[in-house]
Amino acid sequence: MNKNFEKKLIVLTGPTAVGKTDLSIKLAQKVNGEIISADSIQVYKHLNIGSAKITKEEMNGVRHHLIDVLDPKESFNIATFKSMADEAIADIYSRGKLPIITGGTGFYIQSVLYDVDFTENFDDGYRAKLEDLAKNKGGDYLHEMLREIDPASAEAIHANNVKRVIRALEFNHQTGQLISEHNATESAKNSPYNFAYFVLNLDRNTLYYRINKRVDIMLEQGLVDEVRYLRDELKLTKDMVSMQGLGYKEILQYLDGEISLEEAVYILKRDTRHFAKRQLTWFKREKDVIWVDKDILDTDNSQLEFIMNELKARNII
RNA sequence: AUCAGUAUGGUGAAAGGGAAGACACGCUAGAUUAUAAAUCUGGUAUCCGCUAGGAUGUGCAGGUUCGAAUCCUGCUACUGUUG
Repeated sequence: MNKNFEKKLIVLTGPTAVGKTDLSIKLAQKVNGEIISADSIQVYKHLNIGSAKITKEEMNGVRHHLIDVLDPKESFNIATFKSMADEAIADIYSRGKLPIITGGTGFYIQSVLYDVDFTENFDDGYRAKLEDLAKNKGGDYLHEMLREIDPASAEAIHANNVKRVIRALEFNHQTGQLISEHNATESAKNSPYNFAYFVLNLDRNTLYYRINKRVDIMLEQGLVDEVRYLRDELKLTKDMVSMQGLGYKEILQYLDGEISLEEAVYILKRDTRHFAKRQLTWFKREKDVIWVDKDILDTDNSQLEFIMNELKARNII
């Protein structure tokens, strides 16, 4: 095979608070890589503490992409991510370096890894109409609409999952295609990359402990002040995509007097634990994943050594 | 010591004498192709088989009743009261 022409790619991910950032820097230095962040919140400027964003110092000279590139008033989604990430990868290759995707958004990682196609979207008001219908007639009504045009999707998507029902209807309305067919085509794709997909993992109790502790640290670092600044100075509101992030929506509710700080912290910790679980579920389903068990490989060096061996075995380095 | 109240899963709790544990939290498993840090779904008293199903179970011991978490008696523990 033409190994020289292969596009090589490393993915280093894992659930939130597992310790990805630190290891990704060390790995990048070892393999002459640059980092692409697959993170839906760290893309935003000014969202620093709550997103556990890497600092300039921590980067230690390693070049990062897709961090601090969007204004928090802009919305972000997978299609935007995909095109920005593709661009970054081309840029990294052009400088003869190795791209490393880090960050906890499995969906984003998948889109790049398997070159999933996102047909250009346009707003023709149809979505707003559907949202209105959902509000007035309920989710079951929309689900029935979907059943009529795309029974397979209706079967796969629960009627209560209004967001996905709406997307399926919108997709059909805009493209004339069925989203169930689109999904089938896209999920059958092979990756254009020679990649190694590492997932860091930890014993569940330890992970949850680290999550709780990290929230406490964020509060000490001034999370409440950060959110207050975003609300009062930058005029961000809860309906913006950036403010849907963990740590932002809860503290915003506290600042708006809807809940106490104690409740906000409790909910934030709880929902972050749930989020970590969903991430793990995603990674378990992903094929070709290499698990890095931090309970066994319990030092940075042993993890790096393991990763380097896998990379060599795959002819990536 | 006294009088009163309370006692049900891991937690908060439901349950007119008629299928105990609704609902919620927690825990756990999963879905996911344009908000994905989003959105949504399933399981969860105990024990045995680990699927079908069976047995046990509302602090403990009795009683009344066709039938008791529920009514009665005694005991134990906890909370409050008086001393």
